Amino acid sequence: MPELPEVEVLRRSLEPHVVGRTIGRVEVHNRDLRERVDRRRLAPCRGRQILAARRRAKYLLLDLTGDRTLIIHLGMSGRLTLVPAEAPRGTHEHVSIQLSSRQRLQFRDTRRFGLVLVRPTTDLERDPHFAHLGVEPLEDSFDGRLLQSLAAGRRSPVKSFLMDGRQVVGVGNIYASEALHRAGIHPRRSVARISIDRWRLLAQTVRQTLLDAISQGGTTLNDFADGLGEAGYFRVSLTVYDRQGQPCPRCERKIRRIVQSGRSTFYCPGCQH
DNA sequence: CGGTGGACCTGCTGGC
DNA sequence: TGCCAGCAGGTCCACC
Repeated sequence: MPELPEVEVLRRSLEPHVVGRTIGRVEVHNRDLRERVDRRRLAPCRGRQILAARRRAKYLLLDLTGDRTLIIHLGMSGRLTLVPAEAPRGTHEHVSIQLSSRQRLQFRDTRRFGLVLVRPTTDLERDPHFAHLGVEPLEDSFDGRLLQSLAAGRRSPVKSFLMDGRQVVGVGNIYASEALHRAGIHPRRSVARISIDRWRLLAQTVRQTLLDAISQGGTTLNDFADGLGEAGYFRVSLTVYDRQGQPCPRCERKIRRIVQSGRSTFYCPGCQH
């Protein structure tokens, strides 16, 4: 579910409620996430204060005192929600983090593709989860020239390139299709055959699509919600994703669904080339 | 080296 | 109603 916009919306919604709070008891009800949850690293988070709520790629980072960062990744179906401390355990609530505000952060994840980790803050960039991450689309350095240089010597379809976290982070299956539609670029086009003008346009549309989604609270297809349980409403702004057979708002041709690398891609055959 | 396909999980939907 | 196939927002790894 959550791509960059959803994680950023989550981060912004939690920030005013968690920064400055102190972590209390941490309970792990089910360790079997994408990686085994390490109780020995989580338990000592108790008593540490939350200094900042940051985001890197699709990871939410809670920096704690004592050079520790609590790292949360939502995978496909993860949710992180602030609830009253005494609220009953939610379904698939695998990790519960009590806060000094008499609230608790509940990590729920039906499919268990998510992650909950603790690492030294000073070491994050060297951790294998972060060491090979690509460029952040919302950073100033993200532009057409940079995309072109990252793609140099490659021939992969542009959609796969956008979704390759070693090149560009945060763009997942929804926003890759949406940004390519806005840019008028066919998802199967090889990155070797994209002009600098089109790279510039693509950098712009990727960034703007993500910003638009953030400003509308993200995309809720089934279960995404921010840290306070609010759904996002960018779904109504999706122009191609999950809309096969419906007319393209720009040229009226029917939206198509194809499969690339095992994932659905949606595009308009009339205005994407 | 680079790209694709399968694996990891649970739950929902649609067709028969 | 029941059953089964197919699909789902992410990431990693084996294999060609």
